[in-house]
Amino acid sequence: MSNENKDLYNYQYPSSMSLYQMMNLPTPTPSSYGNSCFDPSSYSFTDCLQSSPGTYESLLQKTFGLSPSTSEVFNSSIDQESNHDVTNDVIGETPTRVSASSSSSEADHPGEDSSKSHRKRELVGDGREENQSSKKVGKTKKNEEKKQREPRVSFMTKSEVDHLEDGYRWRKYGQKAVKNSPYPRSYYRCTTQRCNVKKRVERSFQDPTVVITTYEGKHNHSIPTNLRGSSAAAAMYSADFMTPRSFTHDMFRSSAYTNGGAAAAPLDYGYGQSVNGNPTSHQEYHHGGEYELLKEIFPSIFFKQEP
DNA sequence: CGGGTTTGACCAGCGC
DNA sequence: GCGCTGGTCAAACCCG
Repeated sequence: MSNENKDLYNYQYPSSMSLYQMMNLPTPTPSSYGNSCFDPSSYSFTDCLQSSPGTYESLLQKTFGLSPSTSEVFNSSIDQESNHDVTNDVIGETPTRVSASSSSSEADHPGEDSSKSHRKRELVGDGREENQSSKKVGKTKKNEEKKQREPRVSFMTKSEVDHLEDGYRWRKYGQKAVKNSPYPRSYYRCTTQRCNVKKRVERSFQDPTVVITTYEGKHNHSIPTNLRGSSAAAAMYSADFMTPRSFTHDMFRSSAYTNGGAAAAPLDYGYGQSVNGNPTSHQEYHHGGEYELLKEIFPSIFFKQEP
């Protein structure tokens, strides 16, 4: 398990560096968010789910004309550089940490599931695995890849459903109990051939109504048009509140690093629910790289699908 | 029957 | 070296 994940799930945060420093953002004061929503000392948001005036929710409403409802996306972040720990975003006492390392190997070999395919290659010649222990070969190869992680985007969504429909087809390949959490984590892979995007879905034990979704990798294809969720996906992307205007570069620039409104919105809209955000920094954060990354991970956001 | 899910086992990495 | 934990595999099972 990586340090990154430990940071995420053990709720331990670096003391030498503030969240805002890591994010290259101005350090806010608690009062800037109202209702003591954010505690800079512990990087925790306490009452953000019941968002209050002056919170990110109101910002969303003001900026994007979004209104809150039952399901609320309230955080997302991107792991900018996963070779070392990046950010720990804590919301509602539920941290979200995201890693987004650009994977050179993935860039060089798009559509190849680095972890899985390499593991497969270690199987015996006839294509079948010799035995379970034989699968552990190739440690060197794994080490080589280790530093080159897929870009990751994670966000938290307030939803009753664990697996949110995002327009893509996913196949569940595993489920694990998570330490310190009564809720299991599910592992999904994009079922599209040669697409190696994975995502993890887990429920926050601090707030069971919150689903933490982490995407890893970039889709090398468009949203399937012949899946059951496609209509919903198409609808959600073409919904009134999801007009291109409301999902612009500016939106990502202003939110990609500091909250999850943008990245998480599509999932939320998929359930006909609106967006709510946590108050983080309202400062615009420009980072072309993340925008491009988000664009690749969520192409449908940027290329609105017509029904 | 094909595709998805469940589930137990294995593996890798990390900290002590 | 050992134990812990996250991540993955794959057989068995389920379902339309």
